[in-house]
Amino acid sequence: MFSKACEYASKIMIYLASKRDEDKLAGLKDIAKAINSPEAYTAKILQQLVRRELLLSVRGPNGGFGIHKNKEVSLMEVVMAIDGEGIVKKCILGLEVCSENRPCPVHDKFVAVRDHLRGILSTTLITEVGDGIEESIFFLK
Amino acid sequence: MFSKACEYASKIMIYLASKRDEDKLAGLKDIAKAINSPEAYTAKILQQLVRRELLLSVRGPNGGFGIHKNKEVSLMEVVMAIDGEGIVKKCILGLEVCSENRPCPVHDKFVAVRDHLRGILSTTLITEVGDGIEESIFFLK
DNA sequence: ATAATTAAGGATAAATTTGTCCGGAATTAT
DNA sequence: ATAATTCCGGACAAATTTATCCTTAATTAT
Ligand code: FES
Ligand code: FES
Repeated sequence: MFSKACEYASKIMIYLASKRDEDKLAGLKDIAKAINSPEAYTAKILQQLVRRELLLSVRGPNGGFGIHKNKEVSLMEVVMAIDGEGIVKKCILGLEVCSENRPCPVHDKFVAVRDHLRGILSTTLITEVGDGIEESIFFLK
Repeated sequence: MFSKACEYASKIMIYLASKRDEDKLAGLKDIAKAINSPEAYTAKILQQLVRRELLLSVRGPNGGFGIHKNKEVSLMEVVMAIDGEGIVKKCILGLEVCSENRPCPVHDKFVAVRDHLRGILSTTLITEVGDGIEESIFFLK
């Protein structure tokens, strides 16, 4: 469904959202440990999220990563940042363009699923799903 | 969503289903042309579908591929044959196991989408979606 | 100032997926 | 029988994704 990178990215965002009330930032090692991901690869994904301004980063001692506290971020934004818009645009059978005018044989049925997914992605905020992590109601690894 | 191989496999099955009333089989070249796929790679996928007994094949002159006429095949069976059960079992965030007992933060929301998808995959028969191809109501390329 | 810490970024490697090539086996037609 | 056709299957190659390593830059604490 999503790329591994996108899975990591989502977990990163949710993890950092769950720590949004702590005054200190989380470092790469903390994050990779919290979501059970390879450290160096996780660093690359963190970079992308920072470039896309979905995260803030600070270098040096006590540096690390954190969410922008006054900015609501949906899962859709995270997915788009890493995997692009394919998941909510591409034809399920791989036709070059997905359209009503020239539909593949399963277009109608799959548009319904895609819209369902799109709805969830765009209405789900990372802060919302971040709650419940600290309390071990939900898990990231 | 699906692998390229799985996209090709679905198109192959749908294409051959749309030709189920012709008395002759379709050859590799025909098929690859009909679904706009690389020939050699398509051959590999055809092999897999034959091994899984989702298709029949005959070698030699006038040979080729075709569906088993008395066997109803759902899209689910095709997807399972090529991509495995991941799409309807795996955690969307990549947790090793997806379960109610130890859910990721988006488990409930995504199980709904996954079930929606599963429903469509298992109720959609290739013969059903095969109709409309010959008439260019639906397209495979 | 210096040393320690931490992210940034480039190069490279491993793994997986996608795609190609070619000789062999089965079948048919002549 | 022979030749032509078509799928089978193994080896290989290219492309993409995932993952690692190492040097540099920024920041902080001493
Ligand atoms: S054309 Fe295939 S999903 Fe729209
Ligand atoms: S645990 Fe993540 S989808 Fe079920």
